[in-house]
Amino acid sequence: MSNSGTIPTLGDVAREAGVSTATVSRCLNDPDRVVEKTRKRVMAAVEALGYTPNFAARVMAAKRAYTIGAIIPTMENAIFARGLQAFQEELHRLGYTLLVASSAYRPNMELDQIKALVSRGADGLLLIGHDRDDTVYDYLDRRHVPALAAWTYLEDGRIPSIGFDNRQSMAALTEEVLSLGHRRIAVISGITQGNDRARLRLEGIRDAVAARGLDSDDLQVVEVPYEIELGTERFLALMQQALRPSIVLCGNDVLAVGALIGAQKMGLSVPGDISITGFDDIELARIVSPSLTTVHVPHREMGRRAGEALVNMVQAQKEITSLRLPTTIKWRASLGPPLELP
Amino acid sequence: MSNSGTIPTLGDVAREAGVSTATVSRCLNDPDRVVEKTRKRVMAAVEALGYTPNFAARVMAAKRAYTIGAIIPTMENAIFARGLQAFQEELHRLGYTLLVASSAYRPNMELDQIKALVSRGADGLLLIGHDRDDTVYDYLDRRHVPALAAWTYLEDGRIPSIGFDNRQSMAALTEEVLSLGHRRIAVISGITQGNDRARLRLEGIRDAVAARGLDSDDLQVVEVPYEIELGTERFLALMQQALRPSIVLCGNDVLAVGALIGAQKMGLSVPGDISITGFDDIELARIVSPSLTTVHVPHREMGRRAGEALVNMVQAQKEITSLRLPTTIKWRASLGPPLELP
DNA sequence: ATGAATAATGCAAGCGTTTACATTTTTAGC
DNA sequence: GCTAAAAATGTAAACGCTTGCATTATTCAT
Repeated sequence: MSNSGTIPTLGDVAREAGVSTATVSRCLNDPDRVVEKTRKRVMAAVEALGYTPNFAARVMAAKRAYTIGAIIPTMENAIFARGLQAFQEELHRLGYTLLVASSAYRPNMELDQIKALVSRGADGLLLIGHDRDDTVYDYLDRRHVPALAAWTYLEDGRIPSIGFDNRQSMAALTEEVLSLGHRRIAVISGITQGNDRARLRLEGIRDAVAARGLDSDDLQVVEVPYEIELGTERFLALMQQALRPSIVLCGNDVLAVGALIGAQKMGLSVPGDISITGFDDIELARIVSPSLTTVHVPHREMGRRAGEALVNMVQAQKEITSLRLPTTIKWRASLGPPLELP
Repeated sequence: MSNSGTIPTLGDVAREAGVSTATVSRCLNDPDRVVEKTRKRVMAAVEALGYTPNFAARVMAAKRAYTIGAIIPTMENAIFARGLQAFQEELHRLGYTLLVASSAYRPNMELDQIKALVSRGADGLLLIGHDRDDTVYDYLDRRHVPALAAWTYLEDGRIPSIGFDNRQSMAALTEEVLSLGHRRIAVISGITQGNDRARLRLEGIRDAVAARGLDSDDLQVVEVPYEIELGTERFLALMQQALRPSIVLCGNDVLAVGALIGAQKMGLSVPGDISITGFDDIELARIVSPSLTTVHVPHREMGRRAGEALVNMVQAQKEITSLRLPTTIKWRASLGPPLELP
């Protein structure tokens, strides 16, 4: 109602309330340090002028942004959605704001985004996985920006991790598949280059196959970016062959749903004619029909723990120890015994 | 390799290169204004020190953040994903960064997030829909923050919009449904309170029904938040009645997929026993089976245009005119004629 | 009532940039 | 080689806030 046209600053509030800027600042950031009477007057002034603090100025003065950055490989599908949601809820609870950027699975882009977030004052960073160039870690070290890896677990990476054991989880699933009698196994994996999750999952499959005394070279493996369409495409190609697999293990649920659609297109019954499995247990896995047998990942807990841990690292300025969360196998309709036992 | 332990500033770079801070600043922001020889020297110093600009300081000095904020009602499902992706790509192309926040469909939360983004220096804001308290618009006016509404179209809202006509689009779909002979129609709508998209879609249904000379009060309407589970739940409740509807029109694809799952649970054939339609044409609509008949929204184009327009508003400091993009009806498997014609 | 201890507030120096404006250097016409 | 104009660079004042330290007000034991 008063001097419109210009946006109010701390100084304006101070003048209006008849106090110094220091007092206003304290009212806003540490109310207990100012006596009630003054505080009320200041708050009234804040209200009257419609004041909102200038974040940039605050960050510069305080050298603390109360902001955490996260760089995820993609926002296009739901792989990271639930975990990130929990992460952000935890941060919010702790008084931090989350800034999210996406790297489109491109290493250079990831570094750019890291720099963008750091220069925006991010006090800490959540990264996905461990596979990245040393220069990235060097940069983080130099800037003293604490970082945490999630969706993966590595005992002694350059940064601590809160996640799960991709290799062992996928091995466990493969174990079950082998127990059902499957021997002709095809794998639609994600791109393993620069993606430790994809790489470890594939290794897990090989582990389990080898553990049965089978030749893991007999596995038919294709790699493809995580997109439903590509899952379908590769599935169709795999089924074109003379000797079809009895099961297709997919690197994640997105590819598995793609495969499912492929089966549907070909008029194949799942799991009657062919079994299909995924990884991640995203919402989609429950919704498609037949529903998808997959590895359940405790996304929400991982996100929450990661938020907690990262804020700890930021505030205490000390490393935390990595945490491995358990995964479980989610039995659903898409996995059955092979049609003809060998 | 040099004085590690402290993070380099513009001044450090200037000293290293033997120039003033002004020159370094110009090198970074407007390279043409400094002669090549100097520029090379400066860039080398930047490289050598591993300098990255302090964003907060830059914002404060330049009063320009090259940042656009977007507040979307939810990140939980894919409704806004594709449009937002395109929006961000366009912003990136124009040299702007996108900051995303979610309001969880709560008006107060939206205002908080708006304030948070504005105080973070957002030069402009993308909001979803038009339904919000006047105080929000007053705040935006006072701070001179240009804002744009998307996913909706209104000729003379308080802020311009780039979107589509929810009402007319849903009316068109309903039109088709009526032409097929459906007369017992149930609607699972989103919560209309504070959500103009949901409200207008429902009105569109009533329009079409009324246009046929039918009594729109005969429609069976339930409102529910956009969640798959709730879609299923409401669908089951609707089908419990003695006189079942022959079609369920859903407020969006998320609810429609929920309904589809409900039908599956009940062992009903879609569209044989019951037809189901959605709205938005998210990826899921193509993937479920039967695939979903829905209203296709040009998400990517809307996002792109919105990015373009908002940057225009920010740079030119003038309003742009609203834009209405056409929607189309996407015929898929979930819609058929009613079982018994009346 | 007095003084010491404590609480509340004020003062003013940064924080790291950008950008008018001033100054110096280069260019070009003669 | 000289001068005027143009180009390149430098100087220093903001920008809006936080916070260590100094000052003033209040509390409390004596």
